[in-house]
Amino acid sequence: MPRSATDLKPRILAEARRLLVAEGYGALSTRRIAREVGCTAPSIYLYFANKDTLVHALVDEGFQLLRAALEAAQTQDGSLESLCRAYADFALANPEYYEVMFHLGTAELARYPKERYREQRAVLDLMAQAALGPGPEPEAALRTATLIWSSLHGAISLHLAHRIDKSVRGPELLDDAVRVAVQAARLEPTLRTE
Amino acid sequence: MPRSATDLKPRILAEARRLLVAEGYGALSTRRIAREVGCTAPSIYLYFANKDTLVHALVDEGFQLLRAALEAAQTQDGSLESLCRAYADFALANPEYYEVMFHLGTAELARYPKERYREQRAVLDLMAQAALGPGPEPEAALRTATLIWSSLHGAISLHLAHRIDKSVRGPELLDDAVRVAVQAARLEPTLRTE
DNA sequence: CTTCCTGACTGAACAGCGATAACTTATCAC
DNA sequence: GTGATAAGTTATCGCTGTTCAGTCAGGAAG
Repeated sequence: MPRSATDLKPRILAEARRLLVAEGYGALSTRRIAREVGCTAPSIYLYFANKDTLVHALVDEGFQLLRAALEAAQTQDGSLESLCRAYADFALANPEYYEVMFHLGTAELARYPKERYREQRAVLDLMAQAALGPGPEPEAALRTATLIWSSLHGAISLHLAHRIDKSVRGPELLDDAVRVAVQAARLEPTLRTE
Repeated sequence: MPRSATDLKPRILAEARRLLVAEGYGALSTRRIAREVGCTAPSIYLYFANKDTLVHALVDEGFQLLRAALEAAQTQDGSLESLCRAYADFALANPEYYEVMFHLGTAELARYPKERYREQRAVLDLMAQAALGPGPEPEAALRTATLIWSSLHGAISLHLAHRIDKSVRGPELLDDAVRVAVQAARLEPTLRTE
């Protein structure tokens, strides 16, 4: 009983998103999605080349959400610190998105064309602008932004993976990480020329 | 044909290590290990409760190797910077170990008793000592060490996952991350009391 | 009204996965 | 010799991503 015009693709994507948020990446199986949506597993392959492509659609969603959060923080305050806090808040509020965005394993990630990570790049550009303003050296700004980003990401990913010692409270670590990131932005030029 | 006294357990572990290093975490399947070792997959369960336990043995190995590298750096130089470089060098030289040590996914990690992460804690203590010396406030030192560690880990894990923009060269980012980590150690006390 | 085509969808199947239960067999103590 | 024990096997379960051949509805053409 083919049910054309049921717009299966968005329903598959919505169910994948729901499963990811509700039960984590481990619950994302093609059969599970299909069962939940009310179709069969092969139907998914009519709209997505493979499971990785479907997952990558969720990764893109995550980056769009993150960028929106950072843009909101930018228009509201604009300081680098508030941007860093918005980044950390997004990760803590959407741990499953953050996991699928960054913990995908090199094998899965390698299959995608790198152009698809423009949203990630946009996130970096926002940080670069907050760190140094629209200066004349975009490359140096990108380097600084990457440094800030990596410091934030390290604290967040260790925190989300429960790798932080009990005596070091997670939120405090994130606060410290934000402070270090902001300091890194200030110190970066002097660090480079030393 | 039972072949007792063939010491299957270390051979399984050795083959798992070989597969991890040679072909990455994705190649680690019980059947593959068994085939390569010359036994059947259920034999693995005579020596390891489940696959996670086997993988965790490799994680422990990784942390022991890392600790050995840091201890060597400590006795040779002792500065926090050299310790940070040793950490980064270990990750770059053993990316598969580093991946399995930190990218295991919260679900797999949650199954282990946390006491098994003493090696990780030892790594942190080494950093704490290099950062502040054997001071009278071990808790503050641990917090600082965690901050340094998270900054290093962020840069390394993004670099290993190929998430760094082409124009930001990976080794330079790691150098910067080490510098930021060292600066973080110096600034930490003032940051906290501000 | 019938025929044909196209697109959506399904059922069955393949190879691989982690894991378990039941069975066989070699070795050793008595 | 006989029984126990430990080691390793075969067979199987339920799951995974993925493919392939087939089915069926709807619309166009004659």
